[in-house]
Amino acid sequence: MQNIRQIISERVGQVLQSQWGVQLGENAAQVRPSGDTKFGDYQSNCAMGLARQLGLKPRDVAQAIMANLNIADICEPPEIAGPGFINFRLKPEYLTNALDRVPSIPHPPVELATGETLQDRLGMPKSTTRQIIPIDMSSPNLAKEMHVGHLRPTVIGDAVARILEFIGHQVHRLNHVGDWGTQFGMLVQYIRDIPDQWLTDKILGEDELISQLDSTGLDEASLADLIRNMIRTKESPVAVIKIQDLEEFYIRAKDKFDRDPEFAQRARQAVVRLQNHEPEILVTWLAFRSESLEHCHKIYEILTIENLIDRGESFYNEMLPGVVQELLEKGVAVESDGAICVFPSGFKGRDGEPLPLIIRKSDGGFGYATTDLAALKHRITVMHADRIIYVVGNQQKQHFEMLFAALKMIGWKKETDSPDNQIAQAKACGSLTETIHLATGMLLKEDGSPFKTREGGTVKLKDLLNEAVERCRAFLQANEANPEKQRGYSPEQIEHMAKVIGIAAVKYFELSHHYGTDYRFDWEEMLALEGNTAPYMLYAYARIQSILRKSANGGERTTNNERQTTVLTHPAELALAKQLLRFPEIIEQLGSELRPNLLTEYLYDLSKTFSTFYDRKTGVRVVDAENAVARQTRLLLCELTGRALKLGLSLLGIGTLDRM
RNA sequence: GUUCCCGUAGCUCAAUUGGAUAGAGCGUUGGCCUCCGAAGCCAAAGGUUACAGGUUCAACUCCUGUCGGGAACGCCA
Repeated sequence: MQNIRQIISERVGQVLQSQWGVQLGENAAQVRPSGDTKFGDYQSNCAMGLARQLGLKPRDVAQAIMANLNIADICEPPEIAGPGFINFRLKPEYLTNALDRVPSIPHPPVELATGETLQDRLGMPKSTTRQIIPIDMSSPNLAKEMHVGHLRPTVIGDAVARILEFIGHQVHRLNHVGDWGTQFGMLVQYIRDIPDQWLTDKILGEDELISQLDSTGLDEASLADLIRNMIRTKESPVAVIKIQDLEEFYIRAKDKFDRDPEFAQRARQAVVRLQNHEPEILVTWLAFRSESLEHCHKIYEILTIENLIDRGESFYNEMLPGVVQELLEKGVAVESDGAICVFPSGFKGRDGEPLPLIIRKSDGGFGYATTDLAALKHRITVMHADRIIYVVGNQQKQHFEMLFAALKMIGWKKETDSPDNQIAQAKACGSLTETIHLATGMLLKEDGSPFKTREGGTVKLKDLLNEAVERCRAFLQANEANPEKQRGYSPEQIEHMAKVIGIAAVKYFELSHHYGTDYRFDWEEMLALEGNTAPYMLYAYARIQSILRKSANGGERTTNNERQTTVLTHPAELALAKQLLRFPEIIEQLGSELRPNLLTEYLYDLSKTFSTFYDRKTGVRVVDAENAVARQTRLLLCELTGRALKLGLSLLGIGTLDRM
């Protein structure tokens, strides 16, 4: 599929360059879709700005552009309107041609060597530049269970990852979990003190413990020896932890920590013992970490989040002293009130004093700023990241601004310490690593208050997802009980549909809002069959599949050969064709703007255009169309719309149903 | 107190980063099933974009101020 906006932009750009020597790039031609169809399909707004620079009249500039423009293969003769807008109206033959050139889905589907099915790209090419992009996403604290606040960084991060992968980049989904520090000393000590009813049978063997070590960045080889040794001298299995309710467990430990000074003292000692890698403590910590991660991954499974790398704070632990040392040597960090700090310029605190990034506390310990800097260094110098994205709540906005400012002071680049690394050398020729904080807004209850339980506690993400599925199940069951609406689905089918629709509804509702704004979690709105919702989108998709099934009697399919008879005439056909062909423009925009809500908006427009196209009153007949040409044209439109919906939803991490 | 973000239709949200008459959905009102999935479609009403100035061909968007809401601000993450 071709990017029409880009083509027009290039054509206009050529004129700008040849006539006035305008530097291209940055969309100098200012081509965009028209706001109103009466102005055509696309418009160029460059004449006004250019006229000012050249000292000419805007309409004269527009006239000159048109006189030199070679675009008759795509559009009707452009028109000048208003102060100097140039309006373009696409030719139906051009649209027909563009649709015909979209490759068919291979039948049977092509399987890759990896076992995956080749993704339908609707004929959209991959980007020629392939960036390495770590995305810091989800990142729950392993001390507690995941709560509703983790929904946004998880779902948005995954969608951004999928979109960038589709464009052609190499994405690493990094789960920067909180798995280190004071809280974990407390929890580990609590486990060792009180093997109560919270801990039941769950056996963690040697292999599992060592595989856990792998993702912590601790010195795997020597620690593995320690653990093996411990197992030999004691009874295997080594770690027995199964926590019924992680949240409740944390609350109890915290309560004991606050009330019992003696326990608190031992908890603090446990932190030190953990830092020193004492096997007994380390093994308990690994077991707890494993247990907690399992809770998270159950959620990720429900949300169909895959390829997440659990690389938490502990992973960078060994790097921290070196980072502080390096910053001191570079003169970036200084001592202040006993702590080692970086003072990026432009940040002021309560008293107007410069605001520090504390990289070593006065007691010698390291905080999250140090970990974040170490992670930046690792991602830049070891992973060779071209772009680093953080999907993290907007409360941390200032923290990231300071972090990025500190990075500029430090100057880490994509080269590694070893100069013989050729890949690194090649990468180092490129630009500096770009750092982006996608600051997510808050999730609010329907009344606009913060999302808490009646008791003021956090709402577990698991409970919220369960409720979504339950509500869908109830709806589907009610439909089946209604003689007018029932479709004869089995309980198993209903269960499957409830899961797909329920999770899709939550994710889609999330993604259809701008990531930065606070939004209200409204069940009715989210599960509504009208409006910009997952159920509406899935319904449109299911209808299309139904049409294609009906048309496919006798194994008939649209193929490239048949498509040569495609002719667009009816306004509904033209509208749908134009909408379909905007897909590449949205993908292009997403590559730089990282805003999944642009995609939801597009998909909603597309489904709406389809509903109008297919409507009894306003639309056209498809399967039983007036003639063979109309039938084939319309079936092609249906097929492509279905594929676009499926592809678009898949880029958001949302599945589809052939029936619902 | 300082800094940053936000304020758009009755409600929930958009607005392609300065472009033409600010768009959707819900709700309200009125139409459309002899027909491929009506879980749908069409139409109407609804706005001084918090307020006051400014910048320019053009401002929801940029600048200044006011009011209202939120967040961050030295050893928690």
